[in-house]
Amino acid sequence: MPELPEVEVLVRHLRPLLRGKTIRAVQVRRAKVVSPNSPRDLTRMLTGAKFKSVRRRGKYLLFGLRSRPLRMEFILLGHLGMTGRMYLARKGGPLPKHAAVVLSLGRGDFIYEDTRYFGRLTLDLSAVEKLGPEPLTGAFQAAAFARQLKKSRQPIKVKLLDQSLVAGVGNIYASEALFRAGISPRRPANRLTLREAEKLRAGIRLVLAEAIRCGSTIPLNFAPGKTDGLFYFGRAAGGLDYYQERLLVYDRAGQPCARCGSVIRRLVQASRSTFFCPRCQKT
DNA sequence: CACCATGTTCCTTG
DNA sequence: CCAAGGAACATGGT
Repeated sequence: MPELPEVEVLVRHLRPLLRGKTIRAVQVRRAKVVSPNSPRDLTRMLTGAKFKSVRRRGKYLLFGLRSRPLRMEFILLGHLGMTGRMYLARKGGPLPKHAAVVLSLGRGDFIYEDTRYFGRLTLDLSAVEKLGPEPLTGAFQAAAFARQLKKSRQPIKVKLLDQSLVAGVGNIYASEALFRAGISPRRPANRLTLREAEKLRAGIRLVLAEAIRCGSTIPLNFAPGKTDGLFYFGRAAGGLDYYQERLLVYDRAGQPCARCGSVIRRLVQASRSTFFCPRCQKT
């Protein structure tokens, strides 16, 4: 479920549920997701700790905790990878097949499940230090953005996935932002004009903010086998159309462009799908 | 069997 | 040293 908007919606959902809760027990069922920590070290650190805050940086979740005996503040870092979910469930309920970590809280269990185990729940914060500016704050400035783009000949779509350029844009919203800005995904990053960099910055902020607004109105349902409403991907069964209809180009190859009616095309860049309108987006 | 999938990191090559 | 490209990670859906 994870690009910046989905993580933001999740953070807002979890914040009031976790604040003040104490971790009674820790169960690491898949060691890989806590690396480079060991399950033992993580368990020792978390057991007895209390949640003080839940925040987001890029696609990462930052759980602020205070350890029991020593009152030491520290941060637990979460990332959902491609298929991760985090939620509270009834205590002792049936665990999902791919439960990676379970934190027992007084009243319920905090569950991190991840089908592909690409995500993380760890004390290692090094990944966050490499992130670029938060796109929805004043830290994301057009001048610096344009300057960074000048240094790369990569196609702009590929460059947008670089988390050190700007944090939180993923494969779906990269295509969406370029469509809003009217710029071809193939354009070399260093060939954007300052004006275009400004339009792209605005496009990024627009698609991310819209998605958060949209996602915030959806009641989340983490029951086993259910969609949580944050899963925008998948023309699969069920009514996730709410998200899908906000996506103007992603996964719409062969369909008419909402703005001009041309056929939306798909191409592969850096072995990932890109979707765009050949008429609205200038090469 | 084939290909596709919301992400990041590591390795190789130039 | 850097930029860029590709494979790897792991599982499931169509």
